[in-house]
Amino acid sequence: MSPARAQTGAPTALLERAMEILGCFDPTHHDLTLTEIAELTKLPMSTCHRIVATLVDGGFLSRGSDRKFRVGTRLWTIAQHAPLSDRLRESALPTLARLYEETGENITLAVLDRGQALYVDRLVGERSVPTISRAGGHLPLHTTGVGKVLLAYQSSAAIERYLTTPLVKPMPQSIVEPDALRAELAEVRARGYAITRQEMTAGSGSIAVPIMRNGKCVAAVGVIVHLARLDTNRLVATLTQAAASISKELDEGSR
Amino acid sequence: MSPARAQTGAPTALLERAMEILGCFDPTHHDLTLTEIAELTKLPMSTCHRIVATLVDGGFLSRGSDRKFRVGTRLWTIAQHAPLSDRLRESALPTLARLYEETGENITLAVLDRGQALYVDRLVGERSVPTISRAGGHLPLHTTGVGKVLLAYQSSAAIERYLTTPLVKPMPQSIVEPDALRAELAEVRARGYAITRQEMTAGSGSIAVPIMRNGKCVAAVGVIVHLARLDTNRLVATLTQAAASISKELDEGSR
DNA sequence: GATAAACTTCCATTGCATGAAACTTTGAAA
DNA sequence: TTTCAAAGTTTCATGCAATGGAAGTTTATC
Repeated sequence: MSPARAQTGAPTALLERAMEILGCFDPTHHDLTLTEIAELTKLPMSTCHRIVATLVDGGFLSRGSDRKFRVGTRLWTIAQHAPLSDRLRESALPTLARLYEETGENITLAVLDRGQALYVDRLVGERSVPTISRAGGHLPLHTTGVGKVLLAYQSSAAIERYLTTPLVKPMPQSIVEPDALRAELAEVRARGYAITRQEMTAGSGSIAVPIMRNGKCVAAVGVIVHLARLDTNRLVATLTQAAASISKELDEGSR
Repeated sequence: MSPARAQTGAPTALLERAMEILGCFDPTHHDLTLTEIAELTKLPMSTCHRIVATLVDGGFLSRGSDRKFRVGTRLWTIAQHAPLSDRLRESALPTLARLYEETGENITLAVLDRGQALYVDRLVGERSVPTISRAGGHLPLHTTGVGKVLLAYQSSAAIERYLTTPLVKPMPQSIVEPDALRAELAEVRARGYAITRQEMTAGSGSIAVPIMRNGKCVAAVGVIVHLARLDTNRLVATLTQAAASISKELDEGSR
């Protein structure tokens, strides 16, 4: 009998452990030592070592000259075939590039993933305001422009379900009251775009519009700007045009 | 004793099998049925089913309403923390966007990976010529602009090692003779840029320049154009400036 | 050069993965 | 609607691959 296993109570399978190890790599952990991985996963060093070695062999992880582990190119390559990259990102990128050039602002592309806004892509330059969104990162639906759009176009049942969950309030301006949020979402649907003002970051606001496909909202494009530059009419027009262009690319790509 | 296992002779470990399953998703296989996965990996259906189910549970794969499997968002999210996405892609994207807007041509960003050019990013529009490079895809070093650059800036030992491997010749114009290639690479180093003319695709050529960091070539940016539009001087100037800009972003990002 | 921390290897033990077979669901044709 | 084949799912006895404590080895630090 294995005492350690009996203690943890979780006879976690190898594969689940491997996925847990890979999951250790997040926005705050781009590189990890073996010890760090063992601590994060609470796995015995030897077990951790063996699994990590196999992942390195398979190219899912790589080890730098600093002896730290990083996500490997093999894993990255496979991920590029996810529908997210393969279809959406690829189709949207030229349009996002144009948007970025036209506005010089922070451009984001997001989809709904597990009750959060998943940022599929982000274009930032020197001119644009600093933001916390990053490609591959998740942010709440109710405090971001793209999130509001993604939520607004869900079924009312899904919206109500979201409203029953505890909603974080990162800023005083963040809207977390269910009634207020319901009204906000109705307005988003009516206007066809969402606005946020300092609901996530002080001094910044955002505008976002839906990317529709077969009558469903499959993604959202947004722009994050300094409050003083929040020229709603102009940005909405530019974004709407971009969203239409991306929809068209998506249709063409699937033919 | 397990007869089937004895026959294959390879008591492949679970984790290796799981990685093999994930590896089934490639440019030609964006979605797969369970049966297809079982065929590709030559695994028994039941075994395959169990592993795939675990991967779906972990979000590494997802199953659509068409019952086909695709790469999951979890895997994609983790991959975004690879140094490739995290540092290089993120730093380069605004510059690539500008390049794309300026030229309207096919822009590629690649790194050296396992003896091939790994395309980290690609920007294509309606105006640009069709290419076979795609983000996440691999192409040979000696038949592509970015590949020649990546190879040219390797150590001479590494170059010689590459020259001893059998070199594919996808086009009549492709350079595969070691001596000719050595000369070509020397020229690339001397000029600071690489050119290809119909070495990969008929009617297209490419120009590429290195992205240097601490005296080492860490990546290459290239542009693929119709042969008639191959205006070397102008493109080299634009690319060189872009490469310098990306180098600068890389340095700033690591501070 | 000594010491600690990080990492790697070893190996007896056993519990998890295994895969053939039986069963269920799906989708298309009659 | 019924029928059928193909695709997918579950089961379970078996034994091998995974386990993790402990003992070695390397690397970094003072």
